[in-house]
Amino acid sequence: MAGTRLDPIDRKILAELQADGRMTNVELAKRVGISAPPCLRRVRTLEESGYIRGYHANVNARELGFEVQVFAMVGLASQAESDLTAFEEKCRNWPLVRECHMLNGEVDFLLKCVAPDLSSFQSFLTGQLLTTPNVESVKTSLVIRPAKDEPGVPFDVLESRLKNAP
Amino acid sequence: MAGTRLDPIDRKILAELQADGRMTNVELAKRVGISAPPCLRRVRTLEESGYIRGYHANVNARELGFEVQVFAMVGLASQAESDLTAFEEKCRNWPLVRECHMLNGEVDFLLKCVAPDLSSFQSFLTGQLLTTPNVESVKTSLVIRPAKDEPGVPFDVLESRLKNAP
DNA sequence: TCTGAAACGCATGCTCT
DNA sequence: AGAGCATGCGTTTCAGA
Repeated sequence: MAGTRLDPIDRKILAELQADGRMTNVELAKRVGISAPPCLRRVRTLEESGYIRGYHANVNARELGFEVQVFAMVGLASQAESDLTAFEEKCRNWPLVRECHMLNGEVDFLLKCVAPDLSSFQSFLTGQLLTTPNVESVKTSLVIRPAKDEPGVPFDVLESRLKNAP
Repeated sequence: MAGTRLDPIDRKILAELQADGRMTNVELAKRVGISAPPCLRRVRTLEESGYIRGYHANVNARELGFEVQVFAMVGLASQAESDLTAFEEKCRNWPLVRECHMLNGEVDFLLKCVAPDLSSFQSFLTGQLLTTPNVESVKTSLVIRPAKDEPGVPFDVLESRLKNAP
């Protein structure tokens, strides 16, 4: 299951598929230094054990007509567990909300939203988010420009840590 | 190029590959209702025109040893364009910073960071981020739990908009 | 658990519509 | 621009070390 220790080849597989999720299995096998059959078995195992959650094409949101990206910081009136999960459930059902993170500190949730334009985001904000029971405060910040957007984790950091403490 | 209008089949291809980036071309062709050769040609065109930026395996950061995820809100002393790009360049070189967004409002940048544990994040914070020239204020918030994390854009929103204004 | 061989299915170029 | 066909390559199973 997810907790099985990974060997260096497994980590290399993950790093390669994070960088190029559509790489063929023979190419992957070549890069990690084993033949194709065991490489495929490892990939399947990593998928089944949850180390790999899926594969996704990264599509150009702006070209597709989603011109704005907005972060919303949400404060709730009640932070009882049932109220927290109720809000999370709401977020899962709002398609414009792509990410919802519960945070510590002043704000309860940080939401990453996309929308075709500012007015459609505003109508989501006033018509959906602000009218949700228990939502006390919402501060929104428009993304002016994205400066870095790397998926996943830095495998080089992982490897250097494992080298220093094997 | 990126600006060419997409037809419904192209949008279906993008939606399918966003949901499963490792789908075979014949499966994709079946789902979008054309035969394999033209389907593959469309995919290549979408890749070359920038509608598809890449394919990535979604790896389980926590199981890999990245236990903490932190959002950092950064304020700069000077917002001159050269100072903004200088900070962005710094972010691109910090592996723990996975996303960097320039925002409007009180805060200048929002950073999404990952780290193996709190202490390694703290040493990044005090040793790197806070010692960067021009960084005036940093407020960090730990992610207590992720409630939603969907990649990409909601294609159903796109389709319903196109239906109402074709 | 790996490698190697072999069968099968997919990717992809060509031609025709 | 899409379909059908042909072929070379990738995927996947199986046997054996």
